[in-house]
Amino acid sequence: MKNNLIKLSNTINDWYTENKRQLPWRETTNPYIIWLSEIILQQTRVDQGISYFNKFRTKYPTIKRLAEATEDEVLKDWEGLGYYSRARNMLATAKFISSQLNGVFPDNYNDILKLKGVGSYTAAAISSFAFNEERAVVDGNVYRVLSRFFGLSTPIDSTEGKKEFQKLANNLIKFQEPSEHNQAMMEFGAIQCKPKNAECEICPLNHECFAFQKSLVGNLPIKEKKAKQTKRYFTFLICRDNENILIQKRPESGIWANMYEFPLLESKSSEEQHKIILEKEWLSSFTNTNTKVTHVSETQKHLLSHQQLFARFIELELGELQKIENNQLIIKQQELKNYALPKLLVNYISEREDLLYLLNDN
DNA sequence: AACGCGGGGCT
DNA sequence: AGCCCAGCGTT
Repeated sequence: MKNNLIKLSNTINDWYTENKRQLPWRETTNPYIIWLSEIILQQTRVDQGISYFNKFRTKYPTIKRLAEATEDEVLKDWEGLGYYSRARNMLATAKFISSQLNGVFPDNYNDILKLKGVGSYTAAAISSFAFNEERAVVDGNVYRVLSRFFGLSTPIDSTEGKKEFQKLANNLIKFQEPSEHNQAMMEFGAIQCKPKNAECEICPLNHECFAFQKSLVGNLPIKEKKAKQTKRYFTFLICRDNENILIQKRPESGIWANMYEFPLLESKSSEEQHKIILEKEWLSSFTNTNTKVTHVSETQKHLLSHQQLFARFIELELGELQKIENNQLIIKQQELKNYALPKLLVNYISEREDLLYLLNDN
């Protein structure tokens, strides 16, 4: 068993020195910059996160500068990346370190683990990359490499599986430099031992790999839970007068927490949603004056990891804009681009020629 | 232990 | 259409 561990460790380490990508966060040991990259990369592909990383590093070069930002501002910078609680936790942690820790990022695994938004993976990543602490990262890549190489069929999303794989990873890290080893394991999983179409024919471990020898590469790792999807039916009202537009802030829990949106009617079914369009009784809520419906959209399907959204947009022009509910804001149309909007809304605006000006500068 | 939380790429 | 991605927080 120990020989297998050494073989795996040495081979992947050698593979890494030959095949690693140049990634911007690998050029620093600044724990703040590494933390920034790791939060962005949680459940996010490198290719998707890299432009956000560059934007944040440039705009917020120090943790103090990040701590001075507002939540609205950080959410706007995070717009389009998803899992927005990451941005809110990140800002809260920056404020905490800036005010309570004298701006000094914690320098060890246990203290890093206490930070909001940082779990066992991220604490291991930061403490190994920035401080070369011997803490093994176990992310989706590591689960895949270990389960295939050793033929481990314990579900990786079970408590037992998490303990088993973490323990194995802890044993495996002892043979190399911690930072290099962690980087190598993840890079190997991302480039070579991929979820689909793993390149086993050219894999330096294919002789020792249990999954390859038993033709089980496509079956490992094993997950037991499947996220069930719920359907939701949204009707957004885009209300404008000559210069203003109506928006509202979303609740602090649920999807798109604390972001902004157009006034929203939610229906329990597709039929009920369709009635909104037909009956237009909601129009009476605008009471007086010249309210014109200028456009009613087709249904836009928007997929989240656990919800299917069926959204329609009704575009209205009013003589003078007024709030329908108290929590709403009347803002200048040219200010809309400063508010963090869900991608669903950005997508719709950008596809409608009549609305596109709302996203542009001036 | 189970669930909620985005958006995008790949098959 | 389904799976996965440099996971974490809440209940």
